[in-house]
Amino acid sequence: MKEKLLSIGKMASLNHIAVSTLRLYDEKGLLTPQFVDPESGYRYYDINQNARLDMIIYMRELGLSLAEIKDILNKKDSARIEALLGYKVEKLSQDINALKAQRRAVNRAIESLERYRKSPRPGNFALEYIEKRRILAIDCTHNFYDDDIHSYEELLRDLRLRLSAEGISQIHSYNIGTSIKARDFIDGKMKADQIFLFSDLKENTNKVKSRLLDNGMWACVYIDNYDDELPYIPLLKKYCDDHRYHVSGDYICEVMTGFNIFDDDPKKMFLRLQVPVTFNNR
Amino acid sequence: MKEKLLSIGKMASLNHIAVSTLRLYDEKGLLTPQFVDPESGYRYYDINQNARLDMIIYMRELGLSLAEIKDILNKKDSARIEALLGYKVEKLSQDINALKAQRRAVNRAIESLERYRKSPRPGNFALEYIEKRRILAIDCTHNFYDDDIHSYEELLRDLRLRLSAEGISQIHSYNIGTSIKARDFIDGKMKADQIFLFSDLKENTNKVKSRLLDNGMWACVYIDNYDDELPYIPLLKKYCDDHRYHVSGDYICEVMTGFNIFDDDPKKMFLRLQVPVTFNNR
DNA sequence: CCTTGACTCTCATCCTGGTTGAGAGTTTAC
DNA sequence: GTAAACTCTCAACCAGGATGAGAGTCAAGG
Repeated sequence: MKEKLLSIGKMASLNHIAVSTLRLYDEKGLLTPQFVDPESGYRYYDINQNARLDMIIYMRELGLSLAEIKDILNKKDSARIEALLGYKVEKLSQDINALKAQRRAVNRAIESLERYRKSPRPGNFALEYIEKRRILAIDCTHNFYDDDIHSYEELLRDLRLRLSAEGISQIHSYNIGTSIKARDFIDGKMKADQIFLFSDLKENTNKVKSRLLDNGMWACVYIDNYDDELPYIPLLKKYCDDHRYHVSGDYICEVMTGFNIFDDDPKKMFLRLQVPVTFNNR
Repeated sequence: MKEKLLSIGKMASLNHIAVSTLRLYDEKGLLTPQFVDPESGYRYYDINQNARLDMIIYMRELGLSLAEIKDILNKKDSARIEALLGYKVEKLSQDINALKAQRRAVNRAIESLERYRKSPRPGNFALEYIEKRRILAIDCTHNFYDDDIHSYEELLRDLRLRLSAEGISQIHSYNIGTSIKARDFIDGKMKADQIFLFSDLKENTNKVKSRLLDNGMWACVYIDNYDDELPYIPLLKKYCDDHRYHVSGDYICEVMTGFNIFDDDPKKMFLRLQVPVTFNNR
């Protein structure tokens, strides 16, 4: 029986793939041409080899690697194939979840940029209603207000290290904050209490604690330099005093720019200093 | 002011990345060390460069390529960044959908293998209840029963070509079937009518038509070779006649093995020949 | 039989975002 | 002073091809 032989170009166009792909499959041992002219080196495929090529294309659509395809094609063990496919589904689900997390992170970055664009200019005081927020905090091991910004950054690294040890990835896409106890704030004592990130995750270990910040009115001021925090804390207190706002909870310094592309100067960041307040006239 | 300089190893461990990665970022112009010793070539980083590196790592987590990161870092145009991120979200959504489609396809492949495993051995006749099925069909341009399998494969390629022109990808993961009109089946006339794939998609163009196969009882027989179809069609009709089943619709030849790894012989496929039947005794 | 255009060959290079290794040179700590 | 740890450059490798150069081959028409 005379077999019909196809040139590599015919074979490729018949199956809507590139000629180079067929050569690659030959090289990898996935699909060896039925006949190779020993003089010219031309590859000729049997028309029946379409079935195998079809299977290869199909398995590629399923997301199998060429190595896996070769493996399946060599040892045709139905049980092993089912196991491999089951594993593949698992992996696909993981990949999907990872991509979804990434999409959430990008959306948060967009929100952060929008937020920055629409925020009051630095130096403005305001009274704002803020919804409930959940934070993941660790206690400050040292008072970074006494040192320079690198001391703060060290604490930040510590926080991130602990959180990534807890399996929380994409730590960068959460906003960061630090706190001073209400008592210290009122007394004018600059004593760092906690460093944290805003996150709805409810992790709770001996080091990392999840905590809820109550909703309500907060006295706020926006600044754009790390070094401005220290002088602005008394000003925020004065703002409260002047307006007879009663400080009702811990002071918070919130880093608004998760996405800080504005300068290589690490001190340039967009901050919202804030403290929860209540009113006496009720 | 004397700056604190960090060796490449310190810089890497501080940010939990590999030394080689830092060298790569240097080479790509993403993060150039503050100082390079002209004699030894050793790289030394300023501690303030952590901020920039942090941004790079953050943007990498967002799924931006190194080229995109460099672009953002160079021209710090807030509007362009927002646009780029918006585009990124779009692309992520597409990728997620593609992966989900792939997962569906792999699950279909697993089902197909299971189905094969649990099906009756070839040659068995059976009466089965089958649910409603939707198909995407094209009319056969020639009667492949008159020729060999390559004629059938040509029709198949034609179907796939048309469907992929309609934007239906992953065509391989749908099961395939062919039909003969009820009249011809009863008359013993082997005349191919349509070739189609089982799919819930409701495409409808002048060439590709979506159609619903009714639920009900079907007289079925399983075979495992393409060449067996022709002799088994009359046997299926005889099975109906013997049991006084009344043929009530078009005959269908269903390819059960979407995942056919069993042989390179294109004729080896697992088929379920079937025809819908009703009963006179009611 | 010859020409021309279409095909095909091999080999090399490039893409991403790094990782790994070889072989040589440098810094740091004891 | 010496050994260990660190760093340098350069090259190759991963997957799954895409692209191109330069040379050789095939088929159809005149």
